[in-house]
Amino acid sequence: MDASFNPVVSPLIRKLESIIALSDDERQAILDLPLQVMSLRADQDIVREGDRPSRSCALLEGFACTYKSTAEGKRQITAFYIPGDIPDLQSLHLEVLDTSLGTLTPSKVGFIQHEVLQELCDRHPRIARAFWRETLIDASVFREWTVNVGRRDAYARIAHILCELMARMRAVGLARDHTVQIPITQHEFADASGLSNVHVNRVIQALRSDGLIVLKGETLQALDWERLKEAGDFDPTYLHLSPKAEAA
Amino acid sequence: MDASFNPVVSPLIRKLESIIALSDDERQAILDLPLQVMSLRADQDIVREGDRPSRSCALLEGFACTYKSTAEGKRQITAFYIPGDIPDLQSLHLEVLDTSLGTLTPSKVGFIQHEVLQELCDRHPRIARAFWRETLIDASVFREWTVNVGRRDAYARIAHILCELMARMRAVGLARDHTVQIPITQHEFADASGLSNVHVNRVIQALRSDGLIVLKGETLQALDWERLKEAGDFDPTYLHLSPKAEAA
DNA sequence: CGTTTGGTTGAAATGTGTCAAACTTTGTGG
DNA sequence: CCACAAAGTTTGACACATTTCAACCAAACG
Repeated sequence: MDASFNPVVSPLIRKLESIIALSDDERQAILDLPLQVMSLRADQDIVREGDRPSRSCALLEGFACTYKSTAEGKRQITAFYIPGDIPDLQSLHLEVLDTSLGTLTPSKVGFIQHEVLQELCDRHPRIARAFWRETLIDASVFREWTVNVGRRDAYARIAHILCELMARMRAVGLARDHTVQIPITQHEFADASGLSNVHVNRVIQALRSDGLIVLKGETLQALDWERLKEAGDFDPTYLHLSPKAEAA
Repeated sequence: MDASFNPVVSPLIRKLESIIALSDDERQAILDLPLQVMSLRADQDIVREGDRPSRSCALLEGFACTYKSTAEGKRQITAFYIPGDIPDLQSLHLEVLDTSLGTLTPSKVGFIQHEVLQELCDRHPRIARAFWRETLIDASVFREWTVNVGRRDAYARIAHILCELMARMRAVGLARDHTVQIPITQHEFADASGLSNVHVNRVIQALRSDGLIVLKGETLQALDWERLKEAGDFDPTYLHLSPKAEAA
């Protein structure tokens, strides 16, 4: 039941258990995965657009994001990743990476060879389904982000992003009450929301003076979760959290 | 070899064969799928956000799109679908739909029960992988759309969308040269690009007067494919087309 | 303690939205 | 086959949300 004897993969176990109940057998298969663990500094690329990786990685500690850059040199972050996530599982079935993946903070990632993952999937169909499901949830999040960036004004966009981070952190037990540590700069919020960093700053001040949030340093607190959700037009359905994770 | 004896599923076969080479066995399994075919008018919902469908569908004829609406009533289209696509394969592993799926034109869709699909996947691991891969490509397209809507100006946004449609239609043999039939209104392009219909109209006129496209009625012609790609900052990598499909 | 990084402010510029009306094409029933 | 309705496209004037630029401030860091 307790994965603490292998602290390295425990975020991954915790994440998978929030998706499906693992049998002892399955849990052991995860624990036995040959993982190449690597520590990375902040703002380092893990893999880059155009790469043809032979392995995927699990984010064990720290924060990361996928992003793409336009010809004009503007950057769009397309997703944030938190401990337990497998940000580039897609490369298991897509030869060429269409996006870059980089750290936001000092991080620890565990690399797993594709053959190993493939064999795990062949041997444990339920784990395969859980992985597939994971990638489907990623896709759902991308859809929501398109809506966010395409059809919400700046105020709602930022509120929505904050809501998503809060909900996901809570779902994996990385928050107490409605307070979380989010080491994301305003510049990065800008790249995630399709706004300028200056405007993000003004919006955050508005959210503060409206009494919705406290955001100082890395600490984000939702002072009024219900109103914040409303401001961000946030409905957590698209995160496909398990009922217990959602209630957390 | 020839799927023409069952014309109904042939777009699906063609699409799958553009992903993996099907064995006779596998092709037959697809042909044998119990498909409930249904004809739909334009602008009809196939499934809606919040539904818990027990089946997925293949788009056999016509055009469709996934979309979500904000609390303010604004609509964002998150993807276009063309014949052969399986727009809601996600519902196989996600209980609640987080997006709506509707037709753009009169269409014919084939519904397949989830249990049947699941059994197909269990029996034919390569088909399962092809399906998974399909959903990963969908995810890749959503990422690109987020970039498009978040970080490109109106001119590039529209050019990019036109490029994607052109490339995908060519990949499944629905174009000759650089001319395709695209029954999508400017209002729909607006909802796909996060712009107003008025502005879409002005941008399309600019693309026309710059000699990049002819767009009249449902006919889109790329007069200068290379310049159109450049205008749209379009790199087809994210579509993960097979080499032969890409050359088509 | 200086340097870097991230946050804040103000003024001016601009891309895109809104509104309202006219025009054009497509579809349909008489 | 015409007449009309409906749907889609085009136009102009104006409003405004957001960007850009440039400077300054605050906090973190070696």
